[in-house]
Parts: sequence; structure tokens; C-alpha cells
Amino acid sequence: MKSKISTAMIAEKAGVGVSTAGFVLSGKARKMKISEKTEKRVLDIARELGYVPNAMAKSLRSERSGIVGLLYNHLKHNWADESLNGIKQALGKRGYSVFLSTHQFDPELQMKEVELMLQHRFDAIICIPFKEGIEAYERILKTDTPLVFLNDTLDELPDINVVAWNAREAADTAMRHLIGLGRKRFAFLGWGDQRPMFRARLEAFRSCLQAADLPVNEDWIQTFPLAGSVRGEVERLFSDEANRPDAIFAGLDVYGIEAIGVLEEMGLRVPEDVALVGMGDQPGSGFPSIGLSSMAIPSEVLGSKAASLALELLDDPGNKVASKILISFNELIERRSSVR
Amino acid sequence: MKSKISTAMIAEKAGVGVSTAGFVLSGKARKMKISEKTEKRVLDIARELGYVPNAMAKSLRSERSGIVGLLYNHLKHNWADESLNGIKQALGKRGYSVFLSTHQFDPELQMKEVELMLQHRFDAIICIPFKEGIEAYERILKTDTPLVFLNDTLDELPDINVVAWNAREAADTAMRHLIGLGRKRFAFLGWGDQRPMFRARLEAFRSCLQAADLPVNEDWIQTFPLAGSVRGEVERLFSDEANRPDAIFAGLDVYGIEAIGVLEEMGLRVPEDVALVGMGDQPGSGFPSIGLSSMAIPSEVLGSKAASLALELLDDPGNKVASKILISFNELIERRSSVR
DNA sequence: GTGAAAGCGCTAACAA
DNA sequence: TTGTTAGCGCTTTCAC
Repeated sequence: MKSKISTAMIAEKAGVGVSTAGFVLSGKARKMKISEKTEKRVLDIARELGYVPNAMAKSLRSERSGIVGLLYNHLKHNWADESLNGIKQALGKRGYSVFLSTHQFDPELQMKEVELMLQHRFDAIICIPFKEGIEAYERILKTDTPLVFLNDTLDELPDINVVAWNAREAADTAMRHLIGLGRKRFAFLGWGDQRPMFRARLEAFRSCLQAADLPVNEDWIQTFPLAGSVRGEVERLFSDEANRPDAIFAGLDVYGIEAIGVLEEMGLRVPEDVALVGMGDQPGSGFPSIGLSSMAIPSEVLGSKAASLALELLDDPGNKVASKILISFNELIERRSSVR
Repeated sequence: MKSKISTAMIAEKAGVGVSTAGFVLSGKARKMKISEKTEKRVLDIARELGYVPNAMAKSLRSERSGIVGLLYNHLKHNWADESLNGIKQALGKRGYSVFLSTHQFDPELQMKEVELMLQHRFDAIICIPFKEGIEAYERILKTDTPLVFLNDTLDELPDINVVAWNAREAADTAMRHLIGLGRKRFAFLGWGDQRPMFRARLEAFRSCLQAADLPVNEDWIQTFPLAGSVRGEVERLFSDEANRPDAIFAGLDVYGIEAIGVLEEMGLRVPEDVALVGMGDQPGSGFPSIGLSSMAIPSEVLGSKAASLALELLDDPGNKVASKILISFNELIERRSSVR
């Protein structure tokens, strides 16, 4: 039987008023000093009838949904999985639930998802910002729904609360590690994304080289689309035996992983001829045939901090919180691609 | 301003009745023969006031949420991403939205998520079944909420509608490919999961060997936990130079990927000494340093079919649909691990 | 074409 | 302690 059981029916069957039944069923029996006998009777009948509370009626009345929306660009790699765990844990403790959706970097799709979350009166929204999606974020702000950016900021929306990995510091660590290995000729393979935390990787690349008095070869700085292949560029970069890099800093592991394969196909040895370090410690980097050293991203912590920030926003009626939380996490996972 | 704008307010401001405003705002102006002038006035005021329809009120009244819930065990690998795309596409066409959550194989967590979805009166639920989660599925069934299993069945719940990849056929294809390479001594590395579609991999292993009059060495059949490492077993299996496998069938790519690395560390050549084929074409198998041949899983198609099945269930008031859809998809992605 | 009004299930203020 | 009642915002029937 489709659950059409309401508090009123239960109240009637139990021979009590709706409010009595309501209090019991929403766990406020104690607070309202309902007699244990009555409470038990109501609960028994509810169980017997297969009562399922109607969350929409509850939210409609209480003006809050108890749900935080989570908007990912995609669920690839393990990033979403890990950060979601952090988020759910932090929000669960406070009685909030999480619903998640993705938009595959499609601004229109994102707008649709946002509209849906707003219509369902989600109490807050956490999302991974991307430049083309700005309209949707502005839409959220207009409704005064608390918004938290996870993992990056947008230059165009500088006032939004954000929790992100301090990729700049991590990239510095990675670069200093490679420089410490005695490498002199550096190439950069990175994502062409222009968000601050991705630009930071290239900035670290440049500034660490300068600080170490090493040359920055602009022709060896290459960026790619997210799902792009680095094969062609790697082959080009290493075609001139007389003048080729001896180290690669990969802004995302995925580029480093592919590069290792291409280099070995070309007969170059890793790390003897070319040392590599990547960013993000993505699944794959640790496979025995790959062994790409990488800076680990603290996904779960990021998620949990973002959730906490969202909770702060929710607790603050004025929405006045303004936090830019950069998590410093500079753990280098050393693998064969950069052993001494 | 927090969106506290209701249809009633808009109606008042526009000088029309609530129902008129309601018809316009829910896109039924045409059907109700509202004059274009009135329609425009209402819409203008709605926009001006920043009206956001209240989905909970709507659902409460209309007794349907327009949401299909999706319950994954985790979001690792790219499986969730791809199947979600298929699901969203199929459901979007019919005006349904999707909300997703995960439970990390924790039955209690899954039960909580299910309870939440039921309370929110999700119109249907699609999930990846796991044995320990049975209680939750029974809970769903008791409320008469349409339920679709994606990617596998459960022996204990044979009547549930399901869409899954025909892993048996695919595994047959993989095994026949290895046998066609002339390999004689086969090892199996698989997930210890007991669901039918995972058992099918091992069944295919055995039956293909028997059909080809090749020996089945029970000691070379090894299963592992999902996140387990095959290193120890692979080292053991190949320690006896006089008697070791010349082919590995990996029930999941992840085991094959690690095995390739371990084998090469041990000085064995892939595929000359050992040929491998995996299942699922997970990200990583195609990395140049790995090159694991694999049977591709049609994730997006599976998602889309599961969504269609859910829609069928929704359309059928009696809930009488009973489909077990096994998608045959036997595409072998040939990589270096099994070239002739 | 448009307006009035009932009611979805739940909460909470108010009475008793 | 328990019962009564007024909405929350929306849909939809019925009357004008």
C-alpha cells in the first residue's frame, strides 16, 4: 500500500489529538510531556500502519528543508567520492542531509540543477565553481541561499565563502623537491583552466625556478584541456636529444601519468632521464607500473571544512560570514618518478 | 531578500485571483485560456519580485515529487559518472530530476538514505544492490515505491526489476580471446563479491577452460576485497618458474592493472610471458604504461536503460512490470597486455 | 477568462 | 497532558 498514512489518521486510530500524535511522531514526546502510554500507543500504530513522515509537508511548514545541495562538475577520479564523505559526515552530525548532482561543465545544466535546488528550498548549496557557471552562482546569491565554493575561487566573485586546497604551497613543495633532485631543465604540463588554484600551479613553477636561478623555457610550458592527451607535446618536447627537459611538473596527475608512459615508449628512463611530480595523487599514480610522485590533496578534509562553513552560514542569520579558507597540505607522496 | 514570494502575493500585486496567477506560473496559461495580457503582467511581476516556485508545496499538493533517487555504493572509478549521465538524460526528457547519494557499503547509512528518499516521496529509486543492504530494499518495496536495481541482482530478491551488464557473456569473450592467443595456464584474479554478475566472471573462467579442454587450477583462482592488493598473490603465483600461469583473467581491471606492475617488477614480460585481460575498462587501463586489455562496460547505456525501466514502473499504476534486462556488450578493448 | 475556496500533511500557538 | 485550529504555498474544482 502506497504510504498515504498521515499523522491525523494515526491520531484518530489512537484516539488522541493530531498534535499529540504529531509530537510523538516528531520525537518531541518527552519535551511535551506526553505520557509514555500514549507515546507507545501512537508509535505502535504508526509502525503497524507503515507510517512514513512526509518531509515536504514538514519542510513546507517549518520553512527549512534540512538539505544541503552539492553540485559537482563531474564524478571522475576519486575526488567527488572523498570530498562527499567529508561533507556528509560534517553535515550529518547536525542533522542535515546531502543531495548531489553534476553538470559536466555545462552552464545550462548547472543552472537547471540550481533552480531545482532553490525550488526545493535547499538550506545551502556547496559547489565546485567554474567560470562559465557564474550566472548560476549569482542566481543563488540573489535568493540569499548560503553558498560555499569548494576547491577554488572565481576572480569574478571574490566575496563568496570558499574552502580550497592551498595548491600554491603544495606546488611550491613539489617544485622544490624536483629542484632538490638537481634537475635544471623544467617542463610544465598543466590544465588550461584559469581558476586561481590552477593558475597557482604555474605561478609556483615560475617563481620556484626563478628563486633557484634556473631558466624558465616558455616553450616548455604547455597546457591542455581536462581530458586532453599530452602525447603529442611530450613527443615534441623530448624529440631534440640535445636540448630537452630533465624534469616535468604536472599540474594534474593525469598529465604526468600519460607522460611517464610516452617517455618510456620513447626509450627515456624515469626518473634517471626525466623526473616527474604531479598534483592531486589521483588513482593511477600509485599503480606499480606508473609510480608518479604526487602532492596529495586532502579531499575529505576539504569537504568537511566546506560543510562546516556552510553550517556557519546557516547559523548566522545575517549571512555575514566571509571566509576564505585555504587548507595547507603539503604532503608529497614519493614514488619512483622522483626518487633520487 | 529571502524568497518569501508566493503565488498569492503575485496574484494580489497583479490584481488577479490566485488561480489565475497559479495557472500562469505553472505554465498552464495556454491551456486555461488566460489572456496574453494577463499572462505577461503576472510573469513580469514574478520576475521582478524574484519569485521562486516552492517545490515542496507543489509536491505536497500534487502527491508526486518529480524526483528519482539514485543510490550508489561509492563514486570511485568513473562508473558513477558515466551511468549518472545516462540516467539523467533519460529522466530529464520526461521531466524528472535526479538526486544522488552514496553509502559506502554501509547498510545503516544506506537505510538512512533510503528513509530520507521515502520521506521526501521520491517517485522512484534506482540503486546498485549489495547483499548486506537487503533490509533497505525491502523497506522500499513495502512503501510501493518503484525500485530498480542497476548493474546486478540479488539472489535473495529475485523479483526486483533490474538492468545489468551481461558480464557472463563479456567474460566469455575475454576468456575466448586469451585462449585464442594460445595460452594454456590460466589464473583468475577477481573480486570476492558474491553477486550474480561477479560470480559470472568466475563461472565464465571455468566453463571456457573446460570447453577448451584446458586445466582449471584451483590454486590459481584468487579473490580479493574491492580495495585489496593482489601483489602478494601474484608474487606467490609466479614464484615457481617451472609451473606458473601464462594468462590472467582479471574480474575487475584494478586487479589486472596492479598485476601488470607486479609482474614487470618481477622481470616477467607482458604479454610474452603473461597475457592479461580485465573487465570494465576502468580509467587507468588505457594509460600507456599499463595497456591492460579489457571488456568495456556500457555504463551510460546501463544508466539510461535503468532510468527507462523506472519510468515504465512509474507509468504502470499496478507496478506490474517485471523486467530483467541484461545488456549484451562484448567489446574487447585490445591493448598491449594481450596482443598476439 | 477569472475568482473563491478546499485541502495536501505537518507544526505550533493557544485553549482547555 | 491533551485537543483545536490556523496556516505554510500550491493545485484544482466549481461557480460566476
